[in-house]
Amino acid sequence: MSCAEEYTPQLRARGYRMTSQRLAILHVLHHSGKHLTPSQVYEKASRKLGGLTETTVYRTLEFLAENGLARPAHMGNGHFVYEIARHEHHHLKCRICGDEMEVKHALLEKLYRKLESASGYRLTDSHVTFFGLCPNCQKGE
Amino acid sequence: MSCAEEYTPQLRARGYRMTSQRLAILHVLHHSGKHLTPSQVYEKASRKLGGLTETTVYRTLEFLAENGLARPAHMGNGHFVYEIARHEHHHLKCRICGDEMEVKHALLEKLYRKLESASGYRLTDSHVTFFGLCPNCQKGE
DNA sequence: TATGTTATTGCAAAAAGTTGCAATAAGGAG
DNA sequence: CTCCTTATTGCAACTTTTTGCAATAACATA
Ligand SMILES: [Mn+2]
Ligand SMILES: [Mn+2]
Ligand SMILES: [Zn+2]
Ligand SMILES: [Zn+2]
Repeated sequence: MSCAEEYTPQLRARGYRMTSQRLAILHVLHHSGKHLTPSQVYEKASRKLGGLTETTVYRTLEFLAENGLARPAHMGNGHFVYEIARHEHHHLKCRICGDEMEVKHALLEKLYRKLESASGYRLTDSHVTFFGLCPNCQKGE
Repeated sequence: MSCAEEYTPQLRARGYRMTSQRLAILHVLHHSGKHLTPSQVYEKASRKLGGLTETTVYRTLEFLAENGLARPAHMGNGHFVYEIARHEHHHLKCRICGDEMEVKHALLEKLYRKLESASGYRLTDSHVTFFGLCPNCQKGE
């Protein structure tokens, strides 16, 4: 299934329009699969779609995140990165070497239930980054 | 105990100097107790210490965070806020009304142990924000 | 297919955050 | 108290991100 076929209905269902800009950006996120910064997205997407502006990239990434097609994350430097929304997961990141690994959401299920019953909140988002020292970097401590 | 008496030794112990700028910023964080944006810190601190620059505020907040005297957090808009480092805690934030509440770190202890044994990482930081819907906003869904 | 509505974009200007470097001042040594 | 070393600051230039608004284009309707 093409990106257009996959994502257009999702936007329409929510009353939004598919545009060449949104499609180009979704395409980049979809096929990279990794966390990308807005300027990385701009870089790649504007190769396919000349005339695309950074303003639009910022706005579109935020829009896609709000509507569940992309997920934002903080990896520790104070800037957002984005990835296409697929399976729920979280991250562990090493403060020293920067190594990153994924954590299945299942590991956090219990915590989510506990937080919900302790607070009355219903937790919606998942894509948390926890910081620490990777096995390698612990040795040199 | 004054801010100077409390924080100067902590910096000295790590080989750093106490300065009027650092003291003014620590004073603001200490007495506000809340999460503050860099520009809120600048606003308040420069009232006490004319000539303070925003550059220095940014650099100092990052410095204090690296050295454990302040804690950075993301509250959902992609920008850092900072608070004085006291007890370990996390946050729950409502996506709709913006309401925020604290969560004791004790509630996350089990998860931290689980993540550590599953990954080999040693988790160091704590000050995570989880997002969801507060009890009030769940009604209007 | 042509038309109207309005969501979305690009542009220009502003705001927020970062960086390199020379001047300043904290604090250890004499 | 004075001098010396160098961590720290302020300044200016730069990069990144946000915002208001007029022009554009998606797409529903006829
Ligand atoms: Mn991820
Ligand atoms: Mn906090
Ligand atoms: Zn590491
Ligand atoms: Zn709420």
